Amino acid sequence: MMLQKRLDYGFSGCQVPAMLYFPKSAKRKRSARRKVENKQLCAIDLLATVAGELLSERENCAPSPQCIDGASGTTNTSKASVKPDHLCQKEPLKTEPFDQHSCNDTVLGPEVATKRQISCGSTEHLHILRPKDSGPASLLDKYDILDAIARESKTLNNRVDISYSAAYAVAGRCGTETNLPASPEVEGDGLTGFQESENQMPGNGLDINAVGIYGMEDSMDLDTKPPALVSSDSSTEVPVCWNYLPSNSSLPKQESGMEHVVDRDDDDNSSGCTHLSTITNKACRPRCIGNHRVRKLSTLKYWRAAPNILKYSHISDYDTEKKRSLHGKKIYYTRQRTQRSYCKRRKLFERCLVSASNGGMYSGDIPNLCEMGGIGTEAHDPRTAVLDTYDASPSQAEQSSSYNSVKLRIKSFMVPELFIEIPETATVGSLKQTVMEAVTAFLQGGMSIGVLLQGKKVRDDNKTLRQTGISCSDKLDNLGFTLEPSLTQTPPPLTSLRGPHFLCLDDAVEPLARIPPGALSIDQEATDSTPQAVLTSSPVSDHEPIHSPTDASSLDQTPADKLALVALPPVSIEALAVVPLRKPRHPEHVQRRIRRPFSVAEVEALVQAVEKLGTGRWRDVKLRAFDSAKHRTYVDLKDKWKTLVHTARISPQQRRGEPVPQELLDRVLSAQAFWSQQQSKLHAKPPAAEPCLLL
DNA sequence: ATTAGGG
DNA sequence: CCCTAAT
Repeated sequence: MMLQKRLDYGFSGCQVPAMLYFPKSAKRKRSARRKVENKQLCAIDLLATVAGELLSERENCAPSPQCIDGASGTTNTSKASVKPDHLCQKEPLKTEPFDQHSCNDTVLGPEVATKRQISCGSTEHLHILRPKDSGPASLLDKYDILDAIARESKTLNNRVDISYSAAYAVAGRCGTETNLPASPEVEGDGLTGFQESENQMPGNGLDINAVGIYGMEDSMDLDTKPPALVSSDSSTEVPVCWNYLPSNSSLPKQESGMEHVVDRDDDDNSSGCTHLSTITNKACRPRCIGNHRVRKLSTLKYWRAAPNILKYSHISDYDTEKKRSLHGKKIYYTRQRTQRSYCKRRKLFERCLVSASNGGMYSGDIPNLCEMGGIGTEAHDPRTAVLDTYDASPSQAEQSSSYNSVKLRIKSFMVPELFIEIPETATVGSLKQTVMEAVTAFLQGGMSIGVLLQGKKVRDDNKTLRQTGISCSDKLDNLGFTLEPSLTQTPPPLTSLRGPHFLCLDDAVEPLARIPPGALSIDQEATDSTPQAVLTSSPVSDHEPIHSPTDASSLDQTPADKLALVALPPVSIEALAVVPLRKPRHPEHVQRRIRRPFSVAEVEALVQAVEKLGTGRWRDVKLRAFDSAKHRTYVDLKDKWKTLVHTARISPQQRRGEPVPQELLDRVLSAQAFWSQQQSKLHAKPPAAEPCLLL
């Protein structure tokens, strides 16, 4: 068997799409659609619109989501021309992200996307694409992302309103395109073309085009009520919708979800920009999910069982909130939820070692930044543009009456550099997926927003825009935003009840902080109080600490003959030191190992090894294919094989989890058949030579 | 320590 | 993944 070498691909600065659009202009609609059509929707799009008011706690502000049932079909989101029939089909949304037969090299296939909307300052809808494959566990994390956005946006918007919901959408095939260096065979499933490039750290060679940038040319329509305005009490209706995007997986990319989002927003909705009208497309297959609160959907169960529409408004709460904020002291409602542990819900990515340095990509290339992530300014109607300061410093309060609003258009965010590691024998499909997971991991790790003004990072969140100069239109050309790993949370005490297996981003803070600043970013300024640490998608086992660029470089010294497809970074003593190993509070019941679903690449490795070695030599299989994957014991491999065989025998509909390519399952079956037959023969007469399944 | 199989 | 019995 050919030795598998690892390839490290670093890519950086891929853009997370920020889609800005304004709902009511037909002209813009066409424009937006055109733009959308020219892009490939990658996966989940997290639709965020940051509003001027903080709706704060969803649980508090959003009244019970009204179920749009096929029967009742009620909605108080007045403007939505909801067709309950369309919205509430009984048929559950297809959750199989994989088209079993057509997506070998398409990582995610037709995507079920999650969409969220925050309403933003001036009807700007910020879309952030996220892979659906981030899975159920990441749903809450998306909230966290929004939280982070909201948190960081408050300086811009004073108050941030997160009234959002999630919806599923099929975004067509995964739009992740990988442009690998000198690789004419990229289309194939082999990485043959990549093998030669192992010496050249691809660096920027891996271009993630999974995202697109959409921008509208002008601002919102006059009849759109800017939700950001605190002065207008009547404009506070902020319906939250669970919208459906077409789930028809056969839709061509260009037809995928985003278009419908834009499209539908064009349908007039007097509720204003914050309203997402519901699609009436036939492909829409929403279903009532009941009266669950949004967060409830975070459970796997709901995610899978009820990927459907939820539409409701929370006017009253919003009003209440607003009034409170209007009277007397300005109250900034901050939410505590970001303090909670992400751990249990965070999906663990293991195959892909991802690290994201801070969003330093901007520092070197301001012009480019402006091009991609720059912002435009637009005059704003002063009547409606009253900046409400949550930070009631006297000077700000005094100025509030004369504030002009600053209108920003964010075309995209810069994404921190990501590092992925993948064996050269991995398929292009798995590479794509790895990249997807890397991005997903980064996104769901929670992030914060960095503000760059003329290349310099603006770190004082309490400064006003005016004070920082962001209100000066001449400086706005050099205003940019970056996405940064949100690792600012205080790491839990080491004595935390959480076992080491729950290592998560929170826990990761400390080890990450040890990473030399140089390894993190070009932007030295970034190494401030906020640890611009790397992020890993793989909160790996006790013995596999956070991966970092530093680790990545050291991987180069790792013998290439390590066969593991699941290449894990060498153990860092330092990191281990800060990751509490089992601290058995209760030695009685040992902490159950964290579940680590096998990735496709791992399955591939397993299948390959079993094909070669047979089904009774799990220790050899382990040594052969998972030697460096410390968390995979031979028992695990044996168990996995068992489940693989089972999986291969059941119908695709009954399968769960990350879809295993049918090809692999077929190999599982044949290998299983071969070796079981071999085993029975062995009983009859001992074989002269060791049999080997032909590959 | 490994393997095999039930839970 | 866990647990156990049997090698």
